[in-house]
Amino acid sequence: MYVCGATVQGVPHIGHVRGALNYDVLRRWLVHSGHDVLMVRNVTDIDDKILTKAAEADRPWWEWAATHERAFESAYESLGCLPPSIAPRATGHVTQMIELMQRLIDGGNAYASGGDVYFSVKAFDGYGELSGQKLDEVQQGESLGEGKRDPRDFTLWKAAKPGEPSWPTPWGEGRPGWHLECSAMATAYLGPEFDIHGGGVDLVFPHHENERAQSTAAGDGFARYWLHNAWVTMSGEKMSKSLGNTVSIPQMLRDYRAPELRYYLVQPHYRSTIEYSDGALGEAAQGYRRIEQFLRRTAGIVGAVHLGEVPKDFATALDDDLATPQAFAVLHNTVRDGNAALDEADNSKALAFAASVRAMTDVLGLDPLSARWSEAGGNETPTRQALSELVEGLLTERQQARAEKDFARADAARDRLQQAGIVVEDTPNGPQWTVKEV
RNA sequence: GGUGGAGUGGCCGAGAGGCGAGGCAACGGCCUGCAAAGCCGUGUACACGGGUUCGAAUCCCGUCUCCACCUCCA
Repeated sequence: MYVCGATVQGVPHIGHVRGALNYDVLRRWLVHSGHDVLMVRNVTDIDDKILTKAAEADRPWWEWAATHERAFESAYESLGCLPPSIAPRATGHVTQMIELMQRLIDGGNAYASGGDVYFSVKAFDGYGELSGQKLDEVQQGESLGEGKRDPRDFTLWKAAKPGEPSWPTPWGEGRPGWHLECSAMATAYLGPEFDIHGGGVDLVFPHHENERAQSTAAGDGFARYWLHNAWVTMSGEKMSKSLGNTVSIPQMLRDYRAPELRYYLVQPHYRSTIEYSDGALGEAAQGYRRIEQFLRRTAGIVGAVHLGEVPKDFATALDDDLATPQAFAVLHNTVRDGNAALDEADNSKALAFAASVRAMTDVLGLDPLSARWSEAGGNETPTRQALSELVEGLLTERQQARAEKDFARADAARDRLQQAGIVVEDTPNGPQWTVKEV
C-alpha cells in the first residue's frame, strides 16, 4: 500500500496523525489477516511552501524539511504508528520522475514547454473518473500560462527559478511537481500495479486524480483501491495551520496519555469527520481505561494474559471497509463478558476473554499490556520505588485499621492518599493503588 | 457553477425497511464497613414537511442547515 505522507513544511497536528493512524490500523489488520504488507509512505521534501517558509525563517530549505520530517516521525511514533516499510523522499527519486515524464511525452500525454513539463489532460480519456469531476465544469483557476496549451493541464515539472534548488533533466533544470512525485515513488517500490492507495479526502482532486492520470496514461495499472480518510475538525472547520485552529501532539499529550488519544482518533470510522472536542476526548479516554482496567484486573487475579484469538464479529467488522466502530463494540462486549466472568470467579473463562481482548487491542495498536503502553513495563524508576514504599506503608496501616474496624482511621489514610492524587481500590487481591489520571 | 459528504438520544458515535451497536454521563439495584471498580436494570433518538409500505432513522419527493474539494493541505 502507498499512503501520501506529509509535505514537511510545518509541525504536525492531530489531523495529520489521524490519517496515519487509520492506515496503521488497516496495515495491522491486513498483517494480522495473514497478508504480506509492503507499506510505503512518502515524504514530500521539496515544495513551494517548504521553500517559502525556509526562506522566511532564513534557513536552508533542506534543513527546514529535515527538521519537520523528524517532527512528523516523532508524532507518528508517539501514538504507536508502526514505521512504514519505506519512507521515500521526493528529492531522492528524480531519476524515476524523469523516466515517467519521458514515457508520457513519448506517448503524447505530456509536453515540455519552456523548461516546464505539462500533462495534457485532453489527451487522456479517463481524466475525472476518480473524483467524479467533469473536465468542462472544473473551475479554471490559473490563466493560460505562457507554455500551457490548456488551462487545465497540470504541471509535472517546474522550470528552475533563480535561487531555487533544481535538478537537471532533458528539458532543462527544474524541480518536481507534487503529483509526479507520488506516481514515481509508488511505482518505484510497489511496481506498476499495486493494491491500496490512501490519503486524505482533500487529495482526491486534484492530487490523486492526477496521479492516476499520469500513471495509467503511461501504461501502468496503478492503484486498485483508493482510500480517503476524513478530517479532524475544530468548531466545524477543517483543522489547518492557516486557520490557526490546530492542536499539536505534544500539547495533547500533556493532558492525555498517548493510547487514550489514539483510542479517540481510531474509534470513529476513517471516513467520518471527527469534530474535535475536549469533552469527547475525555470520554474516549474513559473508554480506554475501562479496557485497561479489565486487563489489569484479570492479570492481577488470574495471572498473565496472553494474546488470544480475535472474535469472528471483530474480524467481520474490520473486513468490511475497516469498520472500527463495530470492532470497538465487539471489544467492549468482550470486556463486559470478561468482567462478568471475573465477578463470578470463573477465572478460566475470564482469562479467555482477556486474551481475546488483548488480541483485539493489539490489532488496534492499543494493547494496554503491551510493552509500548503498559506503564509498569518493568522500568521501575527510583522515584517510583520511593513512592511505592510510602504508599504501601500507608495502605498497610489502613488495612490494620480496617481489620480493627476502625474505619475512621482507615478512611483518613485513604483520604490522605487521595489528596496526593492516588486512588485506592479494594479488590479480592487486596487494595490496589494508581496515580490518578487527569 | 461543478463534485463529494453530513445533520441520530444529555454527550460521542455506528447502522441503513421490522429485532433499541457500542462507549461516556445520569438514575435505580447488587456487591462493599463506606467507597471505587465491576455486574444487572432504566432511557424510546434519528434536521423539517409530505408520501410509499402491514411497518421508515433507513425508500421516494420537497425544504432547511452545515462541511469539504475544484489553489497548497492528512
